[in-house]
Parts: sequence; structure tokens; C-alpha cells
Amino acid sequence: MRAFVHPTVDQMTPQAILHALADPERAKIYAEIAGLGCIQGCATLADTGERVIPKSSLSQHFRVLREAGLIRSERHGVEMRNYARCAEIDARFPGLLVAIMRAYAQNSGQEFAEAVAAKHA
Amino acid sequence: MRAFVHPTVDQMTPQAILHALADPERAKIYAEIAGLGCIQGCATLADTGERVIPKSSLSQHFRVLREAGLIRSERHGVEMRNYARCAEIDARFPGLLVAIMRAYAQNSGQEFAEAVAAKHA
DNA sequence: GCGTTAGTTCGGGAATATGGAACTATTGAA
DNA sequence: TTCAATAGTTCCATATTCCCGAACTAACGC
Repeated sequence: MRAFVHPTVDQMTPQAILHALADPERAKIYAEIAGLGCIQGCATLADTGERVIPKSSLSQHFRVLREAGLIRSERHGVEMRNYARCAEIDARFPGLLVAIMRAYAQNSGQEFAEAVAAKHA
Repeated sequence: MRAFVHPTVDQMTPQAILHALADPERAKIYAEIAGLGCIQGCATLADTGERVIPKSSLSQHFRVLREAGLIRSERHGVEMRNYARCAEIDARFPGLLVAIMRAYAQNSGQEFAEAVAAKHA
């Protein structure tokens, strides 16, 4: 278990941020963290949804978010605390996070993604 | 060669848009299209950069952008015209594209998107 | 028809993502 | 201090996606 990697503000790239948030699962996780300011643990999230996300996948999702600079993870005893780095990101890329979160909030049904998927099948 | 798939405005998803623009190559292509309003052909782009992107890859990039709703492709005779659907996307997800393009512009001296960001402002 | 131009699709290897099983780190209790 | 429980990480095999050369297709002009 090596130490966590947290990029500095100027190491953040739009590329990594977009990639991290392009996954709705991760966007959801990030939204929850950003909403709460701090969220504890993977297991907490794992069972809140309808689908149970395996904890290894959760761990990966957290890593991607972390390495994109979206969250900061701290180990407190046996558990984990994740904080959204909104302010830092907003300082670097003003308006980006708000716009993305707004977009997700606005989007409800993803019928088209399914249609395309079916077409390519 | 089946007909192109173009999502309607309400079929667009943040997910697809973010995924499409998470690739800097595609972001660059989109920026150029958005900047010019219309760009002709894949080959045009292929040799403008330092690295020559193979046309099959270009074709895929265009498809991803198209199916995310970012561009509209029309075949005019033997060649192709691609238009940015900025207005439509901005109507659906206000501020999203500007924020993303700004972020890319801000990042590591990538001047390319600056003009575009300015244009959308 | 034939050749040329512009782009798409096919196919297979590379890269990335998913998730179960095993492992690690920390705490609390016996 | 040893053991069990909890919380996450890492390993690894499978699955999916991406990349790009080669083959194919569509639209011209001759």
C-alpha cells in the first residue's frame, strides 16, 4: 500500500478531469463527495446505489478521481476520508466543475446512448 | 457506409461529450471545427499537426464527436463538411463547452482553443 | 468503363477497465 | 500480544475499448 498520489494544482489537466468525470459512476461519486464536502469510505457509497459496485472497482474509481486532482484522500485510522478539491480546481479551471455538474444534473434519461450502443451491436 | 448518426439535442449526454473531449486529439479537432465554423475533410487535419494521424483514426475521432452531438457531418460530393453544433449544445448544457475549451486553452500553452473560447464568450 | 480522391469499415494487437480473490494496514478486544 | 474484524488496496484473469494498417466504398471526372 503505497502512499496516495495527489497532483498539485498546476499538474492538473483538463484531459484527466474530463476522463475522470466522463464515467457517470465516478461523476456520481464525485458529486456526492462535493456535496457533502467529505465522505467516508468506499463501502458507504457501495451500497447506497441500486447496483452494488465491487470495492475493488470503487478503489480504482477513487484513484482516478484522486489522480485527476478532483479529490483528496486521507487515511484516518482504519477508514478513509475524501474531500473534494473544488476550490483548487476552480482556481485553475474556472467554471469547469460547475458546468459539468450542472450538465449531469440537467441530464436525466440517456436513451440515445443505448440507441447508439444497439446500432453498433 | 451507413448513414451518419446525429443525436438530437435532447439525446445528448454529458457523459458522451466529456468522453469525446477527454481526448486531447479530439478536443483539438473540435476546437478547430468550432473555430472555423466548418472544416473540410479529415486529410486537412491529418497533416496540419506535427504527428500525422492516420485517417482511419481520424474517421473514428469524427464519429465519436458526431455521436456525442458535438459536430454535424455532411457529405458534399466527394468531400465532407463538419460543423460544430455549439449553439445546440449550449442550449442544452449552458456553459459546458466554453468551460471545457477555456480549460484546455489555459492548460500548458495550448493556444489552439483560446480563440475558440474567446469566440464563444 | 477506369482512375483518383475522400472517407469508412474490417481485423488483430495494444492498452485499459472490470471485478473476484488475496493481501495489507489499523483498531479493538480477549 | 495475539486474534478477529473492518476498510481499502493490489493482483490477475477476463472483457472491453482503442489504435491503425489494409481493404473496401462512394462520388466524381475522364
